[in-house]
Amino acid sequence: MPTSPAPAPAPAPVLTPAARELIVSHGGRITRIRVAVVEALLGGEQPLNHDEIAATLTAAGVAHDRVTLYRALDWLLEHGLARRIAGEERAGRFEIVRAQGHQHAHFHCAHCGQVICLEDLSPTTAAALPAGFQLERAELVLHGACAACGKKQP
Amino acid sequence: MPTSPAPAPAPAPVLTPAARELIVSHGGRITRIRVAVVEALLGGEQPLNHDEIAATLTAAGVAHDRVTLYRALDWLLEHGLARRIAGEERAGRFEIVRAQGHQHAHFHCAHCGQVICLEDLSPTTAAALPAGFQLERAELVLHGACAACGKKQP
DNA sequence: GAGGCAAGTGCAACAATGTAGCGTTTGCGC
DNA sequence: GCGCAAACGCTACATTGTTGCACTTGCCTC
Repeated sequence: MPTSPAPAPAPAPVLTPAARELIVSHGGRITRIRVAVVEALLGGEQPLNHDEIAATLTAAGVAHDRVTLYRALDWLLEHGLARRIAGEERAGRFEIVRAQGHQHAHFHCAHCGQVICLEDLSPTTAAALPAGFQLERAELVLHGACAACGKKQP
Repeated sequence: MPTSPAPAPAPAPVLTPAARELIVSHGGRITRIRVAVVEALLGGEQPLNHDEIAATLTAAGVAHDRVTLYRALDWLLEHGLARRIAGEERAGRFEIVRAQGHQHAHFHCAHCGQVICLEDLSPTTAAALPAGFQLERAELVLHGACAACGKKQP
């Protein structure tokens, strides 16, 4: 991540109680870590990897353990609050499920490593599955250069 | 590795020189490991992960080092001979590129862990990319239950 | 508000997967 | 056969994720 010289870039780390509500509505306890993780994911426009989430928590002054973070994310996945995106990179990325059942594709920029949600593009898969196969979920990841990187390296 | 009392040289692990030709045609040296890896990938119907490739080599009596295997696979990727499939699992899977430019989807069975090529299903992506984005490659992975597992656990 | 208890957290250790450095071996052009 | 770069094998290390266990805390009940 490039250092941002601006002194006050992120003053409001999502003020709504959305995070708490999400957790409670899924029968979970309200804890520091859980709330902070959900807020980080809600606040980040794009899917975040484990490291980025950890950095966000640290920036927000929320002390945390690596393992606890994994367990918080596990809980979110288990309760359908978050989704994991596999992609090319070694570490998985996580995003908040904003609408149950809605699926969208992701774009992975090979140059800057950014992963971007393509809300308009939904994996079309309907046909072509061999007989007997049951589809639960489809994941479509596009690879290439994002607009910014495409300009720099044509 | 189990000692093989049988004097006969195993049940023929791909006899064609296809592997050698593939390697030579890409300007590579013919080496034990490289040939064995390509043959393993050619012989395996489905994409194999690192562990499975290693097991295949061992079964074929080809001694090898973990690192060397990684490097052989790197070489194949670098020269477009093989493709890496990310998927859900921790370890990546590899498959031989049978036709340059041809792309197909993969099905990952959540129960048995198998990954199956869906030759008929090609990731349709054309439209919907934001302006300025350059697409290099699309990866479509479906998740669910394969025919065998679907029957066992309906 | 105090007490109790299961869920959540933190720490240490470990497993799996992948990389880097470096000395030795080997394929292949001459 | 000879020389040399490419490939190999070994050790060590980095990253990502998991397990076990003791301690802490959120939340329910009284």
